[in-house]
Amino acid sequence: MSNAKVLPLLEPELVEPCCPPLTERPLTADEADRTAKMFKALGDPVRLRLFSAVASHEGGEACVCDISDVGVSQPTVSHHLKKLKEAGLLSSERRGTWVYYRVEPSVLAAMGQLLTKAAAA
Amino acid sequence: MSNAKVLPLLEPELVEPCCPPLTERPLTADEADRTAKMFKALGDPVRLRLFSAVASHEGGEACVCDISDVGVSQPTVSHHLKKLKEAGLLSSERRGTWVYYRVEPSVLAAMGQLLTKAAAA
DNA sequence: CGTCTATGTTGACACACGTCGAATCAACAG
DNA sequence: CTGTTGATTCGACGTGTGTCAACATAGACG
Repeated sequence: MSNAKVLPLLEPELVEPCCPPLTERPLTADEADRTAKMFKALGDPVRLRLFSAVASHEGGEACVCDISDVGVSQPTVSHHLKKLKEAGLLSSERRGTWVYYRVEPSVLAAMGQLLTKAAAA
Repeated sequence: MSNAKVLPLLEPELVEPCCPPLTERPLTADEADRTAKMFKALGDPVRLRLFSAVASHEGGEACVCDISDVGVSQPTVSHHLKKLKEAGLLSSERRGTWVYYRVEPSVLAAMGQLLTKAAAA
């Protein structure tokens, strides 16, 4: 692969207010496709534990070494963290030896509002 | 099957406040397992569209025939509705010729609070 | 440089999942 | 009772997903 600068198109999908309220009108295929990706990311027990571990850690960020005790091998932990990052729920940053993962509060808020608004209707 | 009254144990799992806030503490394996089931149910585009169609329908209930236009075959629609029902997000009732599905507001509210509380922390 | 620890990546495997066609069941019309 | 329409169940198929062992990469520390 070339080492040249990649196109800006390659950056992760923007964390837009992607979530039309569930009770307002039936979701379109495209809306459902985007929204389902996030729910799917949280639809695995191991990922949910990892995400909760990061979210409940001090400052909403945690080193991988602090949250790797979820009963699966280390490569599997890395795999799930990658999935969560691809879904836009986590972001990672390398600081020296360790890699830290942080939660993406805006995405969580959007998902929460999507459900609470739905429940309130 | 017998027509006698079934034991109360057979009723669907109670809609308890099953959701410890995501940022309070890391979820246990059991908590994550239960919570992930609900997110997983919403993690499929077709199911999300079906759920949204029911939730946005008048009175929060809809006949299957009204929401079957999601681009998949009718058996597949039935399959997904069953999944949503098993996850506790929908309930079904037969009225004459048609079967109506309704949303379970309390479950939605619990999931929403789980996320919004997480985002607020 | 070499080595050690911490993460991420690859390849492979078993299993779960979404999908459909065909068969089946449920209610209604004749 | 027979036929028709709505809805679920069954059986099968292809794909996706979670998991691991093995290997590769990135810093840190002598």
